[in-house]
Amino acid sequence: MPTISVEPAKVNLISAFEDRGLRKTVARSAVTSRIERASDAFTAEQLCRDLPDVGRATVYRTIRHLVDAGALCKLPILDGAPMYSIARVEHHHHTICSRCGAVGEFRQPTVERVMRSLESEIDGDIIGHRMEIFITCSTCLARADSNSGVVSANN
Amino acid sequence: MPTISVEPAKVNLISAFEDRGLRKTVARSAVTSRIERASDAFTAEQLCRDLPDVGRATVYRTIRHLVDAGALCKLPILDGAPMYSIARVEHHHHTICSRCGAVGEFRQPTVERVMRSLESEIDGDIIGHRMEIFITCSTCLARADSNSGVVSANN
DNA sequence: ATCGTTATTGATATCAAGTATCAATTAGGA
DNA sequence: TCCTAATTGATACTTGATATCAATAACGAT
Repeated sequence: MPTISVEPAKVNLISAFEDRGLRKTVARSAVTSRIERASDAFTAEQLCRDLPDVGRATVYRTIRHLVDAGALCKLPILDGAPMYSIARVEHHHHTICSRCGAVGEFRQPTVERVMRSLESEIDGDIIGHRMEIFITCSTCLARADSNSGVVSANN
Repeated sequence: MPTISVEPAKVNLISAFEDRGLRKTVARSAVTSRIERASDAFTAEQLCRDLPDVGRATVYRTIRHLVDAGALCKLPILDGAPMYSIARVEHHHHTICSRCGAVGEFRQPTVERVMRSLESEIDGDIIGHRMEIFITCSTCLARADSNSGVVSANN
C-alpha cells in the first residue's frame, strides 16, 4: 500500500522568527516545539489546551506569524476551526480523514499539470490553487472492519 | 477567451423543501428567492442584512437545509465566514478571485481522472475531494491594466 | 554585566459567526 | 374551519479569534 505522503523533514520553526528579525521568546519556543512534537495537524485551541502557561492571544499570534512565514499551512475545514500543519514541502495537497480528522500530505504532479492546462481556459490569471481529498483513512477502515461483525449481528 | 463556466441553470430552490417533505413558508421563500436573484456567491450575514424581516436563526437554518439537500455549495474561505453558491452542476470546482472575491464554477474531467488514478496510492478510501483555483479575474485584470500606466509612471 | 529601548506578553474585554432554547405563530392535511 | 406539528424569531449563549494596554522580557549598546 504505497502511501503518497511526504517524509517528515526536520523543521526548526523558531528560526522562522529569527529569520524575520523577530525575537525568540520563551512563549514562542513553547509553541513551536509543541508544534514540532505533534505528528498531526492541529487547531489553535488544541495548542491553547496543551500550553496553559502561554496566553491564548500569544498562541494565536504565533500561529499567524508562522503562517505568514510560510512555515505552517492553514487548512480551512468545512465545519469548525481551521487546522494547521507544518509546511514540509514546497507545494502539496492534503488528505483529510472525514472520520477521525487525520491530515496527510501528498504531492501529485498531475494536479499541477492540470492547472497549467486550465490556464488557457480560465477567464483570468491563475495565481494558485488548493485541493483536499476527503478519505476514510486506513486506521478508521480497520476499526470499521473489526466492528462490522458486531454491527451486522445487531441488524 | 473560452471560460470554463457552467451556464446558469434555472433553479427552483424552494422545491428542495417540498421534495423533502418540509413546509414551504414565507421565510423560506424569501431566503430562496433572494439567493436565486443573486448572481454571485454570498455569505449568511449578507442574507441576514438583505432580509431584515427574516430572523437570523431562520436564515442559517434555511441555508443548512439547502446545503444538506445539495442545492447549495459551501465554500470554506481561508479567512472569515464561508460563502455559499448555488450548485448548478452535479460536481464541479470553483474559481475564486482573490481580489474581488467573485466565484465562478467549472468542470474539469481531468481532475476526476486524477482522483481515480490516486485511488491506488492513497492509504485509505477516497470519499470525495474539493478544489479551488485562486485567480485574478478578467474584470480585476482590466481594472489593474487601466491603472498600470499611472503606477509605472511613479516607479 | 548592566542598562534602556522596544518588542512581546497575557489578562481582559470585545467581536463575529453560528447554535440552542422555547413560547408564539403558521402551514397544511383532516 | 380546525388541529397538530412544523416553523419562526427574539434572546441568550457558545466558540473562535482579535483589540487593548499595562507589565514584562529580549537583546543591542555601552
